[in-house]
Amino acid sequence: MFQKARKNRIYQDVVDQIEGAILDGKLNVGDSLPPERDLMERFETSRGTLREALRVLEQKGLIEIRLGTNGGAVIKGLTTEKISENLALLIRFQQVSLEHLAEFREGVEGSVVALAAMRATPSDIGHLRMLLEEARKHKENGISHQDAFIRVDEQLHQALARISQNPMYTSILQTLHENIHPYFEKFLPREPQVIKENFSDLCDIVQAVESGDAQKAMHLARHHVRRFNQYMIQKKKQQTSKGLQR
Amino acid sequence: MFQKARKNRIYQDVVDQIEGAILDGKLNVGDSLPPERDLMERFETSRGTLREALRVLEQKGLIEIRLGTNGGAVIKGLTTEKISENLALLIRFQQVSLEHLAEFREGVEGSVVALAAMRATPSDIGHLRMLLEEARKHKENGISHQDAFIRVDEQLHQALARISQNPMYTSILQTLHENIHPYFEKFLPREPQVIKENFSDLCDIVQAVESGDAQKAMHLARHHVRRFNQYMIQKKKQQTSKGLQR
DNA sequence: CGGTTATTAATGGTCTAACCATTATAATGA
DNA sequence: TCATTATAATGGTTAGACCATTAATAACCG
Repeated sequence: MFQKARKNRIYQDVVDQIEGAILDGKLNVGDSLPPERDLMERFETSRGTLREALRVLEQKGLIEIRLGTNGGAVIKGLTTEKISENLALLIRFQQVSLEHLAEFREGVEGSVVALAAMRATPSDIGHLRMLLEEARKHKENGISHQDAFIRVDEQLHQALARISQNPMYTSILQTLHENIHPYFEKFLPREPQVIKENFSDLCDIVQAVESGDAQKAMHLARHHVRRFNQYMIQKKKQQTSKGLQR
Repeated sequence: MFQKARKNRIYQDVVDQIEGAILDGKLNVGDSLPPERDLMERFETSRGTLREALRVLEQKGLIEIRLGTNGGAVIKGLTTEKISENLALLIRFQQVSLEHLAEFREGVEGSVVALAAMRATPSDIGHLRMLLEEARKHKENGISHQDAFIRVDEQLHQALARISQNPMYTSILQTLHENIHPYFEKFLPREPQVIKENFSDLCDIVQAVESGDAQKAMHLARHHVRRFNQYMIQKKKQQTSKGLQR
């Protein structure tokens, strides 16, 4: 494996070769790359150049580097981590707004729930009902448990994504949640009414999923997400107009 | 600006400082960073370490590096480019199947077109009609222009995404197209009937967008994408059963 | 013998100092 | 004036050394 590096920018060639080996399954998650001093020789390059390549691979989320004896680069399973990081940067750079995220989420959750309605097994429904029960407890414990309630809410949405059986939806939804979450804490009104409505929505959605009514489930999910978002967008505007932004 | 670098991994500190300066607006898009040999001194580090930091920033999409006199690191406006790249990597890594991509696309295109129907300006509609006209020409030139037709088809879908005014949709859709495209070439039946149906679908969708009927547009788009996908999945199965896979 | 501590060696992190490759600008000359 | 060539600025690469962290091993001692 690994041939002499050519190309204008050598480190790019090294990146491409290692990335290719990972994507082709020649290197598997958990495998260690040889030590830098070995890789130098295989790629016929210098250590500095090789290390630039490793930095790029690390930043792509493909490897993780450990120190000390038995350390070195280890192949990492790709996750949504880096996508989330990039999205977070875009948000900070104000290229993507809460409104954009919210609108996108509305569509995604709608599609997810429609698929879930078509594919949920009795065991899936059981899991959803269990999460609902947990949410109900937090709801009844009042406003102090709003955070806990929201965590369960997110779990429920992600459970629905898993039920959709489509890895694109699970990945995208996870990224979305990770990036919308900070807004929850900033902009979600801390009122019992919000939790109650939310809980009621979730019950309806699970009910529709159980009955296999994809159209209805999608409709409910979209409206649920939209209402939730509108609360946040409204509060955001209030705070901004009061000069409390940032 | 820029202080001595500390921390366990110095290059990480350099990355953080420069990233922070960009996000805080101390460095603006188009600004040049000082040459590597200057940065070395400011951060009190070596060139190798500094260059590792620059590689990371480049991979994050924050800077772009140019060669030669007046070259160097230039602050880049963040775009959805890196999200697309990382998503593409994730798709390849997780070996997301045509079926999964197709199903996901169905949902996304549906949502996109619904938004487009709500937001299209007369000028947008004009652009869409122009693309339709181009597609019509390729259709009438017969099966030999299928590739050209498909290119216009993709342009039309991406134009719709732009009309949706949501960068999440434009970037996700672009990534989807890039990753589904190879399947078009392998699995799309080369029959005039397919082009005709496709063209007819596009006309209907643009019509619905023009009339502002989001529900209808979404419905049409989903069915359009689904039919298209089913052609491919069907052909894929045929080829696989004949042992022509890969 | 067993457990604790010190030693060693493997490996990534950093530094220095040089040279190569590319490119914009300036100098040159027909 | 315009094309050509030289120059210098700047990133790309190399080589070799030393430092820092860590796991494995050896040494020690009760």
